[in-house]
Amino acid sequence: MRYWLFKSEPDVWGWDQQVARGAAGEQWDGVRNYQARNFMREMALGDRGFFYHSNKGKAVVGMVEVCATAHPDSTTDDPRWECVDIRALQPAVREVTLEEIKADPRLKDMVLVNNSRLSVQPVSEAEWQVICDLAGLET
DNA sequence: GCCAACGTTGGC
DNA sequence: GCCAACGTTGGC
Repeated sequence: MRYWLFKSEPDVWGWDQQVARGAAGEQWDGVRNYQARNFMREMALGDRGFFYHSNKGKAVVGMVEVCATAHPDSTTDDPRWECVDIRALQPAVREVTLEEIKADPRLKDMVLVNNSRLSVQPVSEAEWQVICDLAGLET
């Protein structure tokens, strides 16, 4: 299994909305960046990810699971863009802020820290464990 | 609200 | 194929 991080502005699509979609999940649409799309193409059913609030909050707020592999993004006719579906699994008991992540030497290589603009990004297993611990998420 | 960083576009 | 111009993202 691989681990990922999905970034969204809470004003546009927030954790509460994701939770409201329940087990059916929701397509992670609107990505118009090749790197992010390519990561989504690599995702497998059951891969786990963090749900991160950018701009407001700037924190990991929950855990999600990939529940559909890459398919065309229904919000555009442009065939270049694809997306996966994700569903909420658990809310963070404690939100893990960007500030904390930046301050933790174990997380210094995270894409979130080094390429903050990438909206879909891989997370290493070690990083996954550290953040799950900090957030009170069960792995 | 500002601005730096980055990705994309399009003229040449 | 290069690169300047432009638009967008996201932290501060």
